[in-house]
Amino acid sequence: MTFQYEYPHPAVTTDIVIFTIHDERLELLLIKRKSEPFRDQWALPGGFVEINEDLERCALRELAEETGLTGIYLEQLYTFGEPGRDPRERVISVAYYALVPPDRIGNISAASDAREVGWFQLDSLPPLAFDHKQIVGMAHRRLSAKLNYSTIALQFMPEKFTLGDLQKVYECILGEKLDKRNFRKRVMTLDCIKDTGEYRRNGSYRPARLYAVKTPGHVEFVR
Amino acid sequence: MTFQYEYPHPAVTTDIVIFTIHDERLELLLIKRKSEPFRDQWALPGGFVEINEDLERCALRELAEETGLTGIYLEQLYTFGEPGRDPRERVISVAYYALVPPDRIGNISAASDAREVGWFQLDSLPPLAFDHKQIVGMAHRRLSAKLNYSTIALQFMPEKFTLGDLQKVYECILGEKLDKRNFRKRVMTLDCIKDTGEYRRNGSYRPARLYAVKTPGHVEFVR
DNA sequence: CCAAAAGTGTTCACCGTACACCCATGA
DNA sequence: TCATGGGTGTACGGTGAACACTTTTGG
Repeated sequence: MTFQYEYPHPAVTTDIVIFTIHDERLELLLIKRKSEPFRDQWALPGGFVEINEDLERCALRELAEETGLTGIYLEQLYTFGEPGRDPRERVISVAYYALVPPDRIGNISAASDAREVGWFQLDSLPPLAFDHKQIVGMAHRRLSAKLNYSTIALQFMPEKFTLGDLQKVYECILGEKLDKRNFRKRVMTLDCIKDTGEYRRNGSYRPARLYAVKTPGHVEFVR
Repeated sequence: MTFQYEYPHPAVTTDIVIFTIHDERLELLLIKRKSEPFRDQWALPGGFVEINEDLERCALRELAEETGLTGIYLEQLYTFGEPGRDPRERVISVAYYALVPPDRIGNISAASDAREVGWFQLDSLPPLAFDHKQIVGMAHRRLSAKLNYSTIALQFMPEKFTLGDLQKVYECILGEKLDKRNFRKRVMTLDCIKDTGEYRRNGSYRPARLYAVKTPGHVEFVR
């Protein structure tokens, strides 16, 4: 079966930059391509938008197919449509980025049907297919900028976490150390997390208070 | 001639929110549709992306077709792709917004080949076709936000302008009065405009200094 | 001399930043 | 008792916000 149009239509895909935090590093999920072009190269998860599928729903579907996860923070990033970005045909890609709390990452490879997937540290990525390096760069800049005027970082946190955990998330995204006292003061004035009353015993050392996010979702423009 | 695909492809358009300032009001350009759907309703300028045409170039082309203008500030806004937003077929629209200095608006209707076009005040728009009201709303929010951390407002200014002119641009976009002294102080510290040494005699009253933008383009993150 | 817009400084409150020490725990 | 990360407060400087009067011109 074929589909006919009076004028040529581009193909439309969504690509997703799926971020997580692991070992105090910002990481993202890549997939090894099994076919041309860019065969055996790593690429962002993504795929064609179905003809009756909403763009965001398409991105959520891709996310679920690759990770098995639902209920993840997702935001549209930018639309890349330069002719020639895909050597096969004209492909316009609506890029999204997603933030996955580390504790929700189960067995990724089980969810992705026999495709080779892997998490990569942002600062040591392999060569990427298409213009995906550019997409990743923009996603990282957007994420970094949002740390400063929103509570988006809470999307990376598990149900219970310490202030030290949260600070490390900021630090590895921004790529710089932050002052502990100033950080805590600022987080507290945001009034977006609550003390659970519990403590985490980290094997050794003084136990740390455990906090939880007060309201699901995140708040923009907190400054 | 027809074009065949193995899978259905959506149509892709760009729509542009073309802003200008007129009579101390924020206005945008609309076009009256001559065909179904939404026949005789007002809509944003826009059109289909040609198969080998870059998205931004498509938006620039639409802008030139409707206004005859080139060299105008243009920025991608968001991509709208909800199925059903166009009743004919699946249409994904990459929305842009453009800022036109009032002195560059010549005879718009001459440029647009016999189509009915018009400038409308943002706060008294007619009913719009498709989801264009939503697009306009997002464009206005983006523009308002950018006033606070960039020098984007300079894109609206003619070659020479007074500080009062510039303040009125801020005021009509933000929808609130600003303090004259604080405004001037802030603009001066940005160091983005220069004194031309000339004055404008407004018919009566004290003449105002004329300024010009120092560097073309605009600066992000001035705070 | 009157009307109207242009132009100009100071004060205050708040916030971001710099900075150093004690605490609780397990080994 | 020691090693390690958890937890806390103050002082300073810069910036945004509030606020009123003089100047210049044309009528």
